[in-house]
Amino acid sequence: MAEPWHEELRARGYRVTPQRQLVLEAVTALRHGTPEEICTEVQRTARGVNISTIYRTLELLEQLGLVKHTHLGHKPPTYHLATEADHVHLVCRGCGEVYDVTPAVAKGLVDVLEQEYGFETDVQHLTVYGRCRDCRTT
Amino acid sequence: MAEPWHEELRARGYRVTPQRQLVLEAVTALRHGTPEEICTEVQRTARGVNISTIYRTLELLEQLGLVKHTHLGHKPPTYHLATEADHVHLVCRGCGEVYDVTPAVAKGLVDVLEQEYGFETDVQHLTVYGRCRDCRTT
DNA sequence: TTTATTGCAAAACGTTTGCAGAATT
DNA sequence: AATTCTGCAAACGTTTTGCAATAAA
Repeated sequence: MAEPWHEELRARGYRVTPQRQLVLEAVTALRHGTPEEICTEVQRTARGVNISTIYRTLELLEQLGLVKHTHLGHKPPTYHLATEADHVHLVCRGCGEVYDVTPAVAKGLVDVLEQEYGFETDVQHLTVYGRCRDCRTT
Repeated sequence: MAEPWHEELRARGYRVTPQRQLVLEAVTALRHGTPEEICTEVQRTARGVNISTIYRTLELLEQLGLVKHTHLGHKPPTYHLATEADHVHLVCRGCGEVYDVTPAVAKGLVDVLEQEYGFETDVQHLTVYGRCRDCRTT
């Protein structure tokens, strides 16, 4: 149980709690979970955990650089592990599925924006809406 | 005052009201306004207009294809005219500025997603986060 | 023992809804 | 006159906050 981020927490004066471990596990398991979904997942193990603890924990974990969030359409923000390989999100309007693809797909875009506008793209936060292969044929 | 969309409205059994005109004007003026901002803008001319009317009107205007909305980061959805040339949004994390650029910048991305994943990109809804030229040098 | 963290309840925020009165047709 | 539209107030779902009790250090 001596996970590396435990020391990280203590070093900064924070404490390691069951709730914090469970939230991190839920984020890992769900891959793209909203706070609500993460709460439900956590409560499968520990019923008493309150939604406000989920919010506070997510904020802390994000601040520590352990998780990140993205905005996928209308829905509440979704959280994922920061240690996951960087990826671009493809959101299908048909089925709502979220696909992770390599940031390499955005190379052309990134280069153009850099050259033409002097704009530095945050590729990790890129979300592309559209229709996936399955939903186009259906 | 015989604007083309007036007939469009009446033809569908809707009515032309001052509120609806004001909302459309506010959307035009603000370029990327949230419902709240649009409400404030409208109220500069007509004080009594209620926020719920703003929401209902935006929904209607969007349904009629006169306006569109996009999700720009944390903030509530922002609305813009549908008749504006299609564009990709660049959102600067530094100053919060929203830039509109030609969809052509996304050609490389669109092609790769099409070929590699069979994914049909909705370019008009593409938002890219990053840092603009000004904020990079500052 | 100290003090960060939690659960709870209440507040805050953006958005939606029901309804009676006002306005457009 | 008929019916859509508006303003108001209340409800809603999500997120934040204050606080006393709990638990990690």
